[in-house]
Amino acid sequence: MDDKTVDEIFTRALSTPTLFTNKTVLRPDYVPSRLPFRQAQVTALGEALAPVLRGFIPSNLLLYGKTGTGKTAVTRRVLTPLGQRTTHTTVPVSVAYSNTRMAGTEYRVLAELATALSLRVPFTGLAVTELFHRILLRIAEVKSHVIVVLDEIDFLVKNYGDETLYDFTRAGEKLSDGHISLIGISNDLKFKELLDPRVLSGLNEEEIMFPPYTADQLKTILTERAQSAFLDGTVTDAAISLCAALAASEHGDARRAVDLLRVCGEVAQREGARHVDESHVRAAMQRIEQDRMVDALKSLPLHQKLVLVAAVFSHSNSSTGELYDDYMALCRRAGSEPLTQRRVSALLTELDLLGLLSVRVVSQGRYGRTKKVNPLVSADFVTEILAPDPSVGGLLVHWPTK
DNA sequence: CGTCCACAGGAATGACGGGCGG
DNA sequence: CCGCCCGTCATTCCTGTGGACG
Repeated sequence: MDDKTVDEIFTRALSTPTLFTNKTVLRPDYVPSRLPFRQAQVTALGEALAPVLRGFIPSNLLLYGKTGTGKTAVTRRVLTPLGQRTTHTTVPVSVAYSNTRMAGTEYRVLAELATALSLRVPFTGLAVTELFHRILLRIAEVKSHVIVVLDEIDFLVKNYGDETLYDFTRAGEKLSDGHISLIGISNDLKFKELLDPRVLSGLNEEEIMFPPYTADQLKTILTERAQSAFLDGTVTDAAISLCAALAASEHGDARRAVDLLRVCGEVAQREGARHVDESHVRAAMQRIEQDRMVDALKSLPLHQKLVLVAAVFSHSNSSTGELYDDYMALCRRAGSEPLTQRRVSALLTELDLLGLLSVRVVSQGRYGRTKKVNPLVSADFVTEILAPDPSVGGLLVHWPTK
């Protein structure tokens, strides 16, 4: 690519009319300087952690609320300035954050925490307990007060139990130098029931609730964001109201609301529209949903794709047994060894969780108990997305539509 | 009212590729 | 290089079960 082409690209980018003035404020990780309707939580968290600046030990905390209710934003908002002040404190304070669901496994959670403490650890290869031990050694070595933030902590407990959590709450006693404070962030309100009482009492010294945003509150939030993100007056009030209403109907999730606002702006811009209105919001809803499906579909392992293909081409309400037969036929054509029915049953459940299939368990009395499966995506859609896939694309060319 | 279908879904176990420390 | 541990995906074996049929 020569300089002229690059120049043209930039010129075009500059000359294309834009609706946006500052798109970064619509990014999911953007934390605004003011968090509307969360002042109480900011204050509570700030006051709970303030003692650490004077060398005292703050309580462990649990933050509760559904997704998109501002838990992570409030935590960032409070911890970032805290981290900046700690150079003047008597005891060094550091913050180690991990989103346990993003991390995926217990090991990777600990690895992230270690990295946050400038401790280099291998990607894999160590025992979890060994990794934990190294983190404690590190903390003792730097004599630091570490605030460990475990985001989506319910994920960790559901999949790996509360042992690590227990170790964390106990760690303070083992350490002669340094200390650990825990901040647990949970999306699940029933999370406490999963915990061993000993762990709960250690972790839940103080708790902060995050109620869902109402439609009105979301509207205020979106209006504020729209003012800094878009050119004045480009987003209609009706569009913002609709974004707010749609997000409010799905648990008052601000992240989704802002996401929706960003995408509908993009839709409008691509259309060359001068204003963002309700039609763009509806189009954005569909686009977000479709993108999610495409991503989910593409990243499926081979056999899960085959199971999905069997399901979307089969008649409605097909049972596990029927689908298993279809699936085995597909495997034969693909020249691939079929998995067991047990495994296929589990794959069906996973596809349900991904929103690609609807699976419900029904009992037909004398005729047994099975899953009834209905596709949530069309056969054409699946064909289109998977056609370029070398492993299954060929199977879709002349698949008989029954 | 018991039987029995056609599976559900938990638990244990293992194969595999990757990566460590010694 | 070995022995160990990891996560992931799978198998095998198993017990459990809602409700139509007889």
